[in-house]
Amino acid sequence: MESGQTRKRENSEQRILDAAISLFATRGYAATGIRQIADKVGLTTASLYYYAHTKDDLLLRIMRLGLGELLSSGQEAMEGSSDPREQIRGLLKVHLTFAASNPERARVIDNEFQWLKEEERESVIALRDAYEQLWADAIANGDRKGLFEVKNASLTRLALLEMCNGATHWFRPNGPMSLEQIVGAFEDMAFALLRCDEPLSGASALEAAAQSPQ
Amino acid sequence: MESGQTRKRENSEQRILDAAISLFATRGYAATGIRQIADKVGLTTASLYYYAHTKDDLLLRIMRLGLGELLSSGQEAMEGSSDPREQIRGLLKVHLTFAASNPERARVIDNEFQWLKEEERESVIALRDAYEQLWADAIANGDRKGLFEVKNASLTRLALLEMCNGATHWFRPNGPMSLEQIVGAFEDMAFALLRCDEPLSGASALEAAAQSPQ
DNA sequence: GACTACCTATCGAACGATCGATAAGCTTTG
DNA sequence: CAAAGCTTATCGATCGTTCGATAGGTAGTC
Repeated sequence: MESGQTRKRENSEQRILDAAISLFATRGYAATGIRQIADKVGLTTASLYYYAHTKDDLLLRIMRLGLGELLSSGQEAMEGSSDPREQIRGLLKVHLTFAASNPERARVIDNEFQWLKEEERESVIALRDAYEQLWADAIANGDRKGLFEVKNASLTRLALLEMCNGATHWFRPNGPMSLEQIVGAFEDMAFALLRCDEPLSGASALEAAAQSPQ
Repeated sequence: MESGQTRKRENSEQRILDAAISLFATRGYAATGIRQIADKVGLTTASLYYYAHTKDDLLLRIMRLGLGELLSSGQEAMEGSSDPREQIRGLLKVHLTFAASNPERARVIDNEFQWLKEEERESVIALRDAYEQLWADAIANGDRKGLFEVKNASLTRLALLEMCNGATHWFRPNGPMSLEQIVGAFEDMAFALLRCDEPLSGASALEAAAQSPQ
């Protein structure tokens, strides 16, 4: 039963990645020791190296896997409709779902890529740029069609993304706002920022009860 | 000549703070060694300890000084007018000027306060909260007077601040956008986010030529 | 002016602790 | 038995911090 053998390895690898994500998110990559990661999964550092190549490689895999997910989800959302308003709504949902379902991972991906080696970092940044390009495309589409009114497209894209990433700082799975409420509230803010008066026919942001985050 | 003696000390202290800011901003507090700080100012680590108490204290002073400046500038801006639109414009100018005049310092203040000891951190967070309260007040004022239309005040405040802080990531003093252009562009986005149709009588955001950041 | 006393600024050297990583060998599992 | 999984013990490097020492200047006393 080959899958029985590999399952244990894969399981350990995943547990190590999860521990690394949690520690990298709360203490930062540089300040996280491999002994802490090993402790968290109940191994010695030597055993940890049986699964992981280097500390650096752990970070690289976290980044690549996460950004890969985000990018392909984003591409799906873009292909789901040619209406820029739907595209923005799709991207918002993808991004916020990603950020809210695992805020720690999102924070690592957002903040720690300076520690990758030059070569690795370039490939990771290429993934991030590809993802941001989706947003740029959606904004440009809406602007061209007259649905949005954007004075500075680059700045608006950055503002939108930064706004969404803010959620990783305060969102807690058991907080007062559900994911749906958050997505609704962000749709409202995003379309305001894009000066879009008719967000969309039916599914417009239902009044997400004004509620404090956290 | 007493001032001649103290001037040298103050000068060295400032040079050490500047070096620490630069290194903390680019490598993070945890990953910055005091030997690097000492090298940057041309001292040995032993000499550095003649001026600085601990590495931790360096960070604390950077935070307290910076947030103190930001808070008092913000309070001035709030007292400058009772019109919420002017208040928002004032806060935007203060915040962006602060972020743009020394992006490294702004980044340290924003990202590194997790390394302060419990007691220190609380006092620093109190400063930050007092500053954020200014924004909350301005937004609430505008909403009450019917000048803004805000569905979720807390979320809007966070989005605005996160948006502005984004500038610390890409702003370069010699980049293509001047500070005035950036302030103008952000005023435009902020009032869009606040759904404010009449930003203000005369001084409305003059068309900040659509221009990519960085 | 000479002598004593003190202060400022700096240094080389070293402290114990911890860092990421490895080698060699034991134990469990199929 | 062989492979997979894991441990003990250790490596050299670096961490923040402290030590004792000293050169040079300032101030006060005779």
